[in-house]
Amino acid sequence: MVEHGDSDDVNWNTDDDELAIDNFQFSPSPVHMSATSPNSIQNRISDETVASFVEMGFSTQMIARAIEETAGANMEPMMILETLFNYSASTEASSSKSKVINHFIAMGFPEEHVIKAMQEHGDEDVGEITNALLTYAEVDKLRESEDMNININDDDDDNLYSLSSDDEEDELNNSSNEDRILQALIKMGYLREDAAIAIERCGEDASMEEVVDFICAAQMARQFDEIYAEPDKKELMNNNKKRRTYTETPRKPNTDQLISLPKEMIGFGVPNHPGLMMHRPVPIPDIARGPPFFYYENVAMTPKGVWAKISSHLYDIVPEFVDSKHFCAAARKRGYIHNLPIQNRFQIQPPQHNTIQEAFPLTKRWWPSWDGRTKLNCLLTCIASSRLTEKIREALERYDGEPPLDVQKWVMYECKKWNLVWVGKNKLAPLDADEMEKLLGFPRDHTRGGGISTTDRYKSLGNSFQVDTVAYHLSLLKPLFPNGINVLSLFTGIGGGEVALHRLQIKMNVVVSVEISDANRNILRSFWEQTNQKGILREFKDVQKLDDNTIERLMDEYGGFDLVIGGSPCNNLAGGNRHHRVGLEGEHSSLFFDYCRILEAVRRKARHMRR
DNA sequence: ATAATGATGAGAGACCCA
DNA sequence: TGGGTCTCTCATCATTAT
Repeated sequence: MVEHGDSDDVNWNTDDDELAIDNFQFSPSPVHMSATSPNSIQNRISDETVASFVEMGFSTQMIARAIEETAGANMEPMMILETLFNYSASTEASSSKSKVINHFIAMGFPEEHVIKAMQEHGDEDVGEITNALLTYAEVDKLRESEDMNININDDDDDNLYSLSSDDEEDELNNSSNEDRILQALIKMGYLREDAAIAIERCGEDASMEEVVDFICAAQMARQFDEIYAEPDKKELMNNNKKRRTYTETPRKPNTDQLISLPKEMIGFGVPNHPGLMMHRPVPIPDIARGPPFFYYENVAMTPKGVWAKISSHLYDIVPEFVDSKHFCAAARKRGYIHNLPIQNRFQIQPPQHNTIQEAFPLTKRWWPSWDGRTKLNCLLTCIASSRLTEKIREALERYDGEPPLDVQKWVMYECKKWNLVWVGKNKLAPLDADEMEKLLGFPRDHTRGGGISTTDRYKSLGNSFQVDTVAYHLSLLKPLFPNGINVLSLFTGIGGGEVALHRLQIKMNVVVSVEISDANRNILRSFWEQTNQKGILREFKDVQKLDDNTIERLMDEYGGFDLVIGGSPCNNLAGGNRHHRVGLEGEHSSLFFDYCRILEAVRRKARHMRR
């Protein structure tokens, strides 16, 4: 377990300027700000940064060109990266080498493997590179399985991963090029039928690159149809100019521009699943490009027109809808709007178990055959009472074998409604808070202790990010900010964004956090201390009181923000709300407009600072 | 005073079938 | 295409228990 930091090192400094009265600063160690001070921007284009660009698959020539082109305006790594992504977005500008690298990385091969394979086999012979990558993967797999036998780091995990069968290995060794490509594609997560069709269409002599290109094109076309009911770019571009006066009453949603949810909520792609996109189907509008990065989150299933309105207030960026069931054993359908690149994302390790039974092995023994669930529903803020589970047990104990269908149906209804799991014979229980922490990707006991009641703990967890999902989206920041980042965290909650960055091993030089709940702020401070963060944690209570002057002063003090992250309250949008599901203008959910206001203030100040 | 519990549906999308 | 059915949802409030 994480050791607690030495409390003697903790300094509590009340802010002495005229900032909000509820603002204070937490600095567990002497401040290390030199890396991000405004005067050291030039230093950011370090060899390390260039190396990270190389690792991402950009050629040195491309990087040199991007630095040269960007140098006139400013020298921030993000701007250079933006230029680099623009190169790779345009097939003309993209060198064949980086294109090949990106292809393989997108297929799920580790970057270091791809680079190693290309060093050994050049960048022309895709077949040879593929063979090399498959060999590396096999070696890794073997090592992993050996490690698993001696390294049991999950105390409640009593089953090991199965090894690949001899048959499978033989197949890989002896098969034709066509079969090899098919196997490789299936391994990468593509559907067999998609892969087979692509190979057939491209011809048996087609290269790996051509086949993957074909599948990606087909998937993008499919996704495009699913996501966009009516993409009217012209109208969207016009809206860009007359938007963003957040003090005025919000516009009525344009019912002609309803955003429909995709059937499979995989956003721009999730690990181990077909449909990974190399580029956004609709590019980020120019107005939203450039630093700082921002990341906004809210529930996917809102009243009609809400996401269209949210998007229209966030530079008309198309939302990315993702269900966290692709990252853990519980569903969590959420929409995300961000201006982050989507290439070269990676998962935090180790990935979570993907089913209830794997995540909670002890339940397997008691799971009846007539309960077919493998995933939990969305983790909410309330849990079932003991009286309900007792009632169910009494009902089930009347029968020796399987209960009658109507009883099964009623039990399943309650199981799905309350996310119950089997913990004994005829015995169901709601998830405890520790289990919810695990599913959501938080360290054990993240929300435990410190005087928080169980009820409030459930409430905080139910309102939180799913860390693995968010981390996947933020992962590409890691090579961009080798010296750490400055974060403005709005509606911080229990710190899902911070935990994601920490698990990505992205150093947080400064976190300015805004969170209304005392209990949640305590949780974040506790996390900050327990993980021995070296950066500054500065806390505010109320987004409404965080005015433009305060934001500007903070940015002057810390040299700006690299990331603005937050999910605004969903109370008035969530389906579970019987009383006040009134939409974005509701009492709580309307704080979304403060997110927009603050984001725009940060961007305005950032532009000013660049000048 | 605080914490736990029990009662309180509708809205939206997916799916099926005529 | 349209209607019926099934499914799921970062919740709130009054009451009761501690």
